[in-house]
Amino acid sequence: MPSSMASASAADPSLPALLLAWYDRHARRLPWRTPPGGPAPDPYGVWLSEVMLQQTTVAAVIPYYQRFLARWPTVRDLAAAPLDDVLTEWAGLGYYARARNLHKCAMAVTERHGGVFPDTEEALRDLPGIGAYTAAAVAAIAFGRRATVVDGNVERVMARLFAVEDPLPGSKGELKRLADTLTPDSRCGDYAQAVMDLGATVCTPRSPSCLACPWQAPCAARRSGIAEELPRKDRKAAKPVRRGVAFWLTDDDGRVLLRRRPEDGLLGGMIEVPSTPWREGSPWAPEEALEHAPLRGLRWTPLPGLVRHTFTHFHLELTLVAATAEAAQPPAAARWVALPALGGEALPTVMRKVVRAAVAGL
DNA sequence: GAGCCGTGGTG
DNA sequence: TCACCAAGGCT
Repeated sequence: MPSSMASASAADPSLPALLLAWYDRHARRLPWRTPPGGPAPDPYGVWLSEVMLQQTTVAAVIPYYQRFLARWPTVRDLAAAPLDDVLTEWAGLGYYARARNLHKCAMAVTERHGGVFPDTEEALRDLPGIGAYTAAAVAAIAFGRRATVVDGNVERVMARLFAVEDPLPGSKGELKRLADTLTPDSRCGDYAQAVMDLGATVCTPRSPSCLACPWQAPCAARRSGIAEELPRKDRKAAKPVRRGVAFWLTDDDGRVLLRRRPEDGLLGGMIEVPSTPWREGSPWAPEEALEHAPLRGLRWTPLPGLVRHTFTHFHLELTLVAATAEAAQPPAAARWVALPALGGEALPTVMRKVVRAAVAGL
């Protein structure tokens, strides 16, 4: 077979060069990046952005990244902050265990490493919230280490370039090995970002722009006409619906009752409007729901509307009931909060929807 | 290994 | 409307 027709070979040294040349022309300018070929960016900013970018889009991350960096310019500043402040600043970004681990990691870097991020994959991997992907990304981007970065983009690009037809997640190991064979020894940070940029902007999940791809010639899936079908994936289970009743309780001064969720699990450590448990199956009968009310002996009235929200593995439907308590002490683990102060609370998006629905319904 | 863990955009 | 998807990590 003529070399010009050869499909991707793991040993082909021209593949990284082709990609880097493309990246030199097409790299997106992002707040946590330095230009291609330039000095490496600050490890703190790289780490912060990579944690925020876990399963999260660039567009969603940018404003959060800017606010975090302005409020806590160094890892020491972040380590010294109260966890509550970090959770409040993170509210709306999702996957709140990331925020708790971010704070833990900042404290570990400050206390165990003197405020300086370790510069090897292995040492980074030992820090909270840093897994295989993030350790490789920080090592390559911030420290120029040769490290094979494998995220969803890289898996898709490798599956197509080498026409791997075995479905994910079973093919993860194979895709990682293929990615590793391509990883160059120089310009490690640029290369890592280049593969991910390629996946994000050219080798997209649907309607990939193969004509704009620096790897179009060697791409085995494109040649077979199956690029858009790869990577294959096993079907995911359908999401069940869970239902609950939220209690909008205000006092004489119009303040609303809020409480903190348990530290672990769904929305761990975040602030919420009290509610019944969220259960799958039958809707809550009124008298049944009131057994879970935060205060007894109140006259609850239904509010119009239904709050819908989708989590990773279930849909949620919340109805609202409202009551007023006269000069009541807040129940244990709960407190009264004035409505104008809600912006400063660690309210996840689903709870901001509850607030909006309650205010609109009263 | 597989389930859990948010949110917003997209087709 | 709805399933899929995004620079994953933890248990």
